[in-house]
Amino acid sequence: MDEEAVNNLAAMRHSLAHIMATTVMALWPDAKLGVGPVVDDGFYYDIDIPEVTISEDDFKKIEEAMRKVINQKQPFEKSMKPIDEALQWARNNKQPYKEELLNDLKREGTTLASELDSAMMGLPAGISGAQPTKASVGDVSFYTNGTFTDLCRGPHVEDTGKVGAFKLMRIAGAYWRGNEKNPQMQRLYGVAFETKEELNKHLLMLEEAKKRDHRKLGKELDLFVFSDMVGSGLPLFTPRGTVLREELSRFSNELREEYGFQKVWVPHMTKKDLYEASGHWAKFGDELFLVKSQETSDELVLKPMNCPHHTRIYESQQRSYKDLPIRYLETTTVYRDEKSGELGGLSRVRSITQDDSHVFCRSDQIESEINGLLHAAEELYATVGMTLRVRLSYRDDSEAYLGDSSLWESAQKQLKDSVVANSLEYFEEEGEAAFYGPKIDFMVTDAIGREHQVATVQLDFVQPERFGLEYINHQGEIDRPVMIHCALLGSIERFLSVYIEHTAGNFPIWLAPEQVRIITVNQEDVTVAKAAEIAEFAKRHGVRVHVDNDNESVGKKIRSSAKAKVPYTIVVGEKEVADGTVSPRLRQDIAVMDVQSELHYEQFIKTVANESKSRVLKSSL
RNA sequence: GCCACCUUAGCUCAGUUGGUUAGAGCAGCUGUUUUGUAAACAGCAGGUCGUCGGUUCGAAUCCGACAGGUGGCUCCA
Repeated sequence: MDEEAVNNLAAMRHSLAHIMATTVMALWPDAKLGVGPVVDDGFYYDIDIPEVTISEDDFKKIEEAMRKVINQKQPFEKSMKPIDEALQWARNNKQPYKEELLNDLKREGTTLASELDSAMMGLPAGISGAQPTKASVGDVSFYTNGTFTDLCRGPHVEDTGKVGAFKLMRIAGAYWRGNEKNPQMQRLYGVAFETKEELNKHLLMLEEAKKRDHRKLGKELDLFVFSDMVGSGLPLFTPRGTVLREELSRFSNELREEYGFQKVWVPHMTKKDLYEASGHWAKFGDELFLVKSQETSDELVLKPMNCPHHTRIYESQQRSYKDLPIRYLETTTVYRDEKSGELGGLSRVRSITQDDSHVFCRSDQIESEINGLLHAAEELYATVGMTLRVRLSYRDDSEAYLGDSSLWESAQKQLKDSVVANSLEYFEEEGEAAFYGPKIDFMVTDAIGREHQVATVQLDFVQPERFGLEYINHQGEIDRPVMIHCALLGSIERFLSVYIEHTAGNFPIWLAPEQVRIITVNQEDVTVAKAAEIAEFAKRHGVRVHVDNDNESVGKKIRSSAKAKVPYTIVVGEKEVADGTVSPRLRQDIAVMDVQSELHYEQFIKTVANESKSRVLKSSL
């Protein structure tokens, strides 16, 4: 889309927010308007209506009223007012939120402040049609259609007839200016596009996303469950879901074991002293689960991270420069007391399993260590079939970051050098760093075009300092190691939430909880015996197999295998009993035919075992 | 945590303005059938209508609290 089209779309969405405000004011004259910006796929308006709660049942009414305004093709008239007149207007019209915006505007003396821009009309940077009016401080713009006038930065389309296709989607609570100390307003969301076709396409995409929803597939494919008795945000994994977890974890670990990582194990709780030393207690104390001992006076917590534990293993011996790098690896679960409203499916849980690793190295070893980890990440994401780009997350000027700023600069530079050396696609962002160091975040794009943040590599000069970690350098002096935190998958739960939706449950052979299903044509002894023989052979070759010997039609059993998204299905009947050949049926998305249409079952099983071992990606997603 | 909405059988859903024994499909079980690449037929069983409390002659239905879920807001090691 070229710039003009982008501007036009923004103007349309902007105008729709304005039209929605028009109708809401007509329906509820007491309504107080907040901000009504343009977002990715549409627009919203924050509105506070005393004593009234808008529900989705009201959408029809609002949409009809909006259509009426649209059909009337009311022209949008722009007018300018000096700021004091505008303030008077806000007071006269009983619009306290607009008044607050205008007061800020007056105090800042300019509309240049980006915070004010976004608060005013929320236009994404770069597509604002109105120029920053540095020269005309004090004049603000209004748009009028019919009898309704709204303070608004613009731009708008010429008249209410030129707004394209839209649909109101949902309503949600949103704090005024995003601050939970402020009153909560009602946010009305709509999606909008230039044409009806584009709108329908968008709605179709949402439907597709709904079909792939990992919570739905998790239930249908029997991967994980929740229990009220266990608690919210605490998923339980079934045998099938556990296969996914363990295969992924094994792969992630193997990739790092090649680079000299060693597995360690630490307990899931600790005295809080550990986090007081690390600095986490002060910063994240309210997110820790507290554990009370009935035997001692120890104050214990469930671990919310693994690095402080791993530093204890490091410091258990005196280390020489010759020992470094020391690399620890562990797939283990941490616990964080997330706010209840934050939880959802597997994407945000309170028991988080990380494929975590920590390197303790000399500062001259950073680059080669990062390179190894970046290689591992590239291989992992290529194997699961997701496109990867990275975000270099740096500190900003705030006080939230621990450690010397020259260390930060050197660390940030080294991260960037490694990323460039690996020719990874990247972008840089300030203010996204962890409080203890800069990081490389991995972003993946899924099959329906959504981007997710998954894993990270983080540099840390702060914790070695706080824990007093040491090694003896070449000159026999005490020196301080650098820590590198890295999780390739990130949180396995979160990764699965993304990956289940990416694949729509059509997992590659090596991950499929059930790789081969054997369907019997009848329940005669020879048939059942042959099915058992094939299953036995498959198990011996490490293939996950299941025999469906139900007294049902072959058609029905095929259907059930297809619904379970089993990659290979074979039917065993008279012919198979006679000569031992099978004709594997492939899952729909498996395009590549490595398997001949008819072959001996031993050969077939060995092929599947090889595919599984080599982690081939045959799916055409 | 806050705002809105939701919770009926293992799953997906019906259930008229509060009215007596709460329904269906799928899954399950039992029988018949012995089946060749996306649903054989019949029967049976399955529910304190999320939990607790209230209003009422009477509550799945109305009110309240709590739990869990969904969409947002805020934050994220």
